[in-house]
Amino acid sequence: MEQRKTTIADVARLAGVGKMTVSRFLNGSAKVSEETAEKVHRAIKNLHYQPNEIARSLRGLNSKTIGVIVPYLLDPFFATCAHAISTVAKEQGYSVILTTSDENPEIEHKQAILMLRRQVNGLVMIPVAGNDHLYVGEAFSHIPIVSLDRPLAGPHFDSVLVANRAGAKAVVEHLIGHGHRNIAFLGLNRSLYAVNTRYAGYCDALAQSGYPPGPYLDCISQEKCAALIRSQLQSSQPPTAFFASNNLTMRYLLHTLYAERVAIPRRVAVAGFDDIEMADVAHPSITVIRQPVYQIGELAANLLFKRISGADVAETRNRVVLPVELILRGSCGCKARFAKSASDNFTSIVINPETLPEQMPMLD
Amino acid sequence: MEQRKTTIADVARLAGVGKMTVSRFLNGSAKVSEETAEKVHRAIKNLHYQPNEIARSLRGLNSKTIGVIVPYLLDPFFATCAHAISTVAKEQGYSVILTTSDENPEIEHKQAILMLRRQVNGLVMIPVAGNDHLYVGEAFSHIPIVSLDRPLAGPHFDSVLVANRAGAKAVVEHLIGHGHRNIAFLGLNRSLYAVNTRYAGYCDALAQSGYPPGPYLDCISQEKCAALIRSQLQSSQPPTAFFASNNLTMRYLLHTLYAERVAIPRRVAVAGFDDIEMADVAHPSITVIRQPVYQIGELAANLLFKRISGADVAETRNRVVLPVELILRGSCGCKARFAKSASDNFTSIVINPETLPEQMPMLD
DNA sequence: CTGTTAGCGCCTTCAA
DNA sequence: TTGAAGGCGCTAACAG
Repeated sequence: MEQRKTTIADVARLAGVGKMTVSRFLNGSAKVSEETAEKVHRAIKNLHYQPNEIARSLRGLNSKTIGVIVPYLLDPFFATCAHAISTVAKEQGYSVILTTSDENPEIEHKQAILMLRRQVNGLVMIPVAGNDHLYVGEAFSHIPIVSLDRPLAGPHFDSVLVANRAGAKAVVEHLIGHGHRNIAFLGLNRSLYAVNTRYAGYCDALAQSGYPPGPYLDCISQEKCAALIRSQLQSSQPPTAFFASNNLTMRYLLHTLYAERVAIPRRVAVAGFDDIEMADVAHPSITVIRQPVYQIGELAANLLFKRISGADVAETRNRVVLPVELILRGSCGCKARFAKSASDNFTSIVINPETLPEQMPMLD
Repeated sequence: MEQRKTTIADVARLAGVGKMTVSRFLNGSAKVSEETAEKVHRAIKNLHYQPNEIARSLRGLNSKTIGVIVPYLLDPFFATCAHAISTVAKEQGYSVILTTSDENPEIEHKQAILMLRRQVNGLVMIPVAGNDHLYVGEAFSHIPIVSLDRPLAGPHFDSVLVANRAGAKAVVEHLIGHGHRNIAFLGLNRSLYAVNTRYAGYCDALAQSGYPPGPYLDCISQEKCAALIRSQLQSSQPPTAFFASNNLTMRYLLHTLYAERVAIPRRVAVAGFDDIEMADVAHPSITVIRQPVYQIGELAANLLFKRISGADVAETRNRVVLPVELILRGSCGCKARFAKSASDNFTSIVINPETLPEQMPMLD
């Protein structure tokens, strides 16, 4: 099973030509006469020859590979981004080396270095919190790097983000419109960019109506989160609404409220950031800010390939901020709609980074 | 930005030693004196030298890379497998080249070939349906290949599967125990291994009680599936239960039943194969067969590395079949339980490939 | 249109 | 303990 692999030299010998002729035949880099082409073709077939991309990469300048680092693949948000990046890469004829950082800065850095050593032509990453200084060194200055979901400090990188603050503000504003003033915030990790930015938007909305921020619940684990929610519900002034700042905290929240048999939205209203599968099948359906997940990954990958192709090397780095959508369903207090097709059982409002709709609508 | 990369020769020159000394220092492949080591170390630091793994791979025998091909990353089942494989690879010091086949045999084959050309040391894949003959050629006979979720024909490959047939049989048996005899089956694609095998289990269960199979609904799209379900509900002898053979068809089913305001389990009972996020938050919570998703990926990766290390080259190929669990919740007609912690609001029964529990339990 | 030479960056082999 | 030569498989550059 471990016979030596067949090389271009074997093909050349069998075909009775030089290695260069075979190379040219393979790459179409120069004309090859009909009959030699035929001979080479047959030799390749007979020997089941496959060119060695490793050797090609070493010789040339281009490994035709990009690196992708995401925290987890288990999270549907990250998985969808990875899928989008992978799809774009495939279209460009690039391979993807993918790894997970597990939200661990050391793993992330080690894996990023390994990718450099493997000569990737670029890197797309969802950077771990608090690693800002890690990517400014010599090592990372030779290839383009695009971050998504979270910014990477420094003008050296491109970033693709969404309207976190404006989106959070909009949905909290909406909850306020339903009459809530004591709204609890479910966060994950204080150092997470998205959560913090959404918290800022949450505070914006409350401040705008003259209310102080409600309790901030640090959901470091499902159990911890459940305990916090329960203690809130039993406090003297329980929140009348919960805002889950991402899909994980939303899941924790729903699990807990369901286990505690808390009626939604009668006893507490619920809204979240990042749409989840089944949000419209849950009972009641869940009001959320939806992010254009696939497009985020797609855009990041396209940006990277633009840099790789050297199209606009001189340009200053981009920071793209995509709009999000407010999806009004039942959990906020709006009357949920029952639809014929699954795609129209909600009302959607686009939230741009800067502009906000004049007035949050209420369904009934 | 595009200065030539620093190489081992640069380091050697600056340190005033030979290239081999640097190489030995890097790999610890032979003794290097304290003081030269120090000089080399400083030179490496100063030049920000990073070894070129591509060159290493070309020279040596080992690219320290494995390839992974899954149909989609969007599907949480596949994403979880990919995560598990990636984790094992990281532990082994291997990189992962990952791509998606989009369930397209041509893409899959093309990508697999590309991976071979990149000299991967092994391949883990969830093979597209109907490609059985593609991987028996010369090209694929030099590296180990492990398939998961679906078998790869031929004794040449390892496969990791689950108790599809026994699991489906068990859950359908359970539905029959609730008094159902007209149970519709939601399939995806007739050529999908898992769906077909589960269909066989579904038929087993019905046959065992002397009932004929119910309608087979081909859910090729959400709309198509919804239409089929609706027409079933309006037929003269509507099914009293639905068995969704995977997580996607379950989603279609729930969307449709929810939109149609069909009461579960009062009007129709529901059960599925493959647990979905939120299955226990849905209203009612959903009875399913749960697969050990992470372990499937982990086991497949471990099997691959065992082959790569050449531990048991002589052994015949493995086909591992993992047990699944029947998770009894509310949608089948059992009374759902409300739990303090999210992890105990159901009853679970382990289903092994061969053995079945004597009697399906009913909760109330 | 085709072949020869040289070298990408590294490490195995052999000699010092 | 260290260094020099040679080659992994491929292709750019230069002949012919």
